[in-house]
Amino acid sequence: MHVNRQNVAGENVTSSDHQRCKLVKATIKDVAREAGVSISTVSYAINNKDRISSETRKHVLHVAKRLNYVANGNAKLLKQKHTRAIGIFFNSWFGPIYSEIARGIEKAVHQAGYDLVACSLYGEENSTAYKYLRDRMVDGAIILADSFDDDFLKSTASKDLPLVVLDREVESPHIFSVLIDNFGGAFNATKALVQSGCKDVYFLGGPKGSYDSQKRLEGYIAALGFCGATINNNHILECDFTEEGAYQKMKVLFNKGTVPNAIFSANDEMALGIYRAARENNLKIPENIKVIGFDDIREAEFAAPPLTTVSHQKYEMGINAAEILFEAIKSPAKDLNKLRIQATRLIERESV
Amino acid sequence: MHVNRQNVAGENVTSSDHQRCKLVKATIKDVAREAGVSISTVSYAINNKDRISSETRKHVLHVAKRLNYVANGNAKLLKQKHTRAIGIFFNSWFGPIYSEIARGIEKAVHQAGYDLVACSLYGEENSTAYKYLRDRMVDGAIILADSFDDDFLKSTASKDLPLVVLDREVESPHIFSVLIDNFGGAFNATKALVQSGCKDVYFLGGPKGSYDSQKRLEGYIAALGFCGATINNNHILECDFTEEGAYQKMKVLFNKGTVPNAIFSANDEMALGIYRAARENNLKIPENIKVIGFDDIREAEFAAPPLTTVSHQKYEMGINAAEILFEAIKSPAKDLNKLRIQATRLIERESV
DNA sequence: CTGAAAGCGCTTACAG
DNA sequence: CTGAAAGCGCTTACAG
Repeated sequence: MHVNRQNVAGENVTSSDHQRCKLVKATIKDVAREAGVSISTVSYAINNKDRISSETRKHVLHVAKRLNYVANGNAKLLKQKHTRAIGIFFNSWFGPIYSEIARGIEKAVHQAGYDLVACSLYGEENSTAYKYLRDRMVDGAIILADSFDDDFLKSTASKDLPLVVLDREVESPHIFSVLIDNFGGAFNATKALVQSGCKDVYFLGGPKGSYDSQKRLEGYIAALGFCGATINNNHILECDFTEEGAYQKMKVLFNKGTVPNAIFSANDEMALGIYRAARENNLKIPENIKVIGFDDIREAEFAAPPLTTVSHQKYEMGINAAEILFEAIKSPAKDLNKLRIQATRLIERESV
Repeated sequence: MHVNRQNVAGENVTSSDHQRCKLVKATIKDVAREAGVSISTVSYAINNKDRISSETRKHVLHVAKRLNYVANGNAKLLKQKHTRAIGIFFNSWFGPIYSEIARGIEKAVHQAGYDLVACSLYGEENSTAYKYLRDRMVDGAIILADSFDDDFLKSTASKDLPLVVLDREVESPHIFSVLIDNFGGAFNATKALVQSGCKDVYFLGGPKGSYDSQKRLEGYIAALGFCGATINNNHILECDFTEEGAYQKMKVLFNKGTVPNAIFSANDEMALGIYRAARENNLKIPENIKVIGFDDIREAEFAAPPLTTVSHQKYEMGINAAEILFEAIKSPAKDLNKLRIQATRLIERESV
């Protein structure tokens, strides 16, 4: 493709500036030529350096505006090394929890004058998220995806690219964690169930590898112990954090004739699956089964009956994650707190 | 910050390769020096050009791997002009509808070998989305945000940067639309309400400027006309597409003693607000009020009673949007269809 | 098959 | 206060 650079300079052209600029982008050179100054001067003017007279600046800015000039980001980055962008990487396009966290992150990132770009892990090794991390397209990243393995994270994190993970702890000098108080939340939920008069509280967990699920299980066990209830391994069910999975699991259980008095579900999604299975078997909540979830997603409030659940501050979690990231970016040498915990709160609704 | 480039070359250094590479990124120069070839050769090897012997390639690739070399994306882009990235720009961090659309887009974008980066409009003129569009950081974009005004879109769209909008039509050679069949969906919903025996069907709309809401209103009016029902302007309520807004609106209505027999709500969110207001006033759905929503969000299914609603194929909409974008990218000259419509389907549940 | 060199669009010491 | 020039890390005609 051959481009006639003359056009940009504004010579021998009859169409309007606006039209010309759609043909080909004006560069710093074009502005310099048109304004009759050097490219350094244009650069100084654009970037508001105080080395040039305000008259020159005004003139240059005026010409730049007329030519509809905007700096080429890539060229800038090539020199400046940092991108002033933060990545947020995830594997599901924002379930109910993530979007709240993202809002918090966005707020803090924008306030710091950085850009926030979100990429998913779809495609795994070939995903945009992987690429952005490998190619250092961001100055830091917040990760909500367990499909990044710890080793990859460890090998890419550096003082120029600190990382914050939101779903586990990873031992590395430039990786930080902000986590939910899974243990405490699960403890309180289970305790509430026992104290409501149920002795055989079930636990419906997430997939085996899940850090969150593991911690919630520990809280459950601790609460049973605390209350003097016996721990029965048959009451501990492994599932997959999805509504459908929980539905299937419960259906099987009900069909065997087993109806738990109470279930602590390791997330709300699965609690919804319990609801569905119960409805189909004409089991009433909370009369026949009491259930408590975890996360306090929107559906929890609108479910019938409204779901009692463990709530955590997702927005604040996002803010927190971004803040710790910027501290790490700004003072890489400083020995920062590697781990922050978000408190939880039991929201009592009508399912227990 | 002073960086010792010697380290990268691997001279006079005792620590492992792995460690070195964390200190400073290897460049094409480092690989060339280490491999004893020119940088052109390295470039050819990395990019799999068939101008060099396979032996040389193998050797270079081996060295590159050892130095943990990855090409600098910015430098690459500076030469190549195109980014092989598609932007997806929105103003809310993915409500229930958006995430499905995003999944579709992602699938198609990844399949085309492009990257997908998501940015929000938070911060308006200073937002990342604006910047990415202005600075041509993407080869094309899909837009779900009405906060971009048409003029801005028209002035940035070009044959090198086609745009797809998902929530309106805009008259411009390089802007495409994929839209929901709002009219048809609303028509069917309203008709169902009338045919269930209600003569005074209310319409709860979105904000005045909303394209979607306007079209749904037109479908509502057409259906009433079609069924021979009279159109009463008092039955047309303006709201804001949020649960809370609808809740407030209905509360006021109920307090005045007005209880519509049937309401067609221009989205499901607002239908949920109607549910809440009804619950508080001991009004039963569908016995006292029949309601139909639009969108078929997840909550619709789990609401009590499950909400009848107009469903549209969000995932397919995403696929569609991406496909039309790539057609425009690949053959900018071709006179493509500017507009595609997604069909809708009435999902009958228990709220009517 | 390989390499020297120009150039992408910027920034930033350095010199005047 | 301003400009000429080097350089960021690549790609790609061009020459050999």
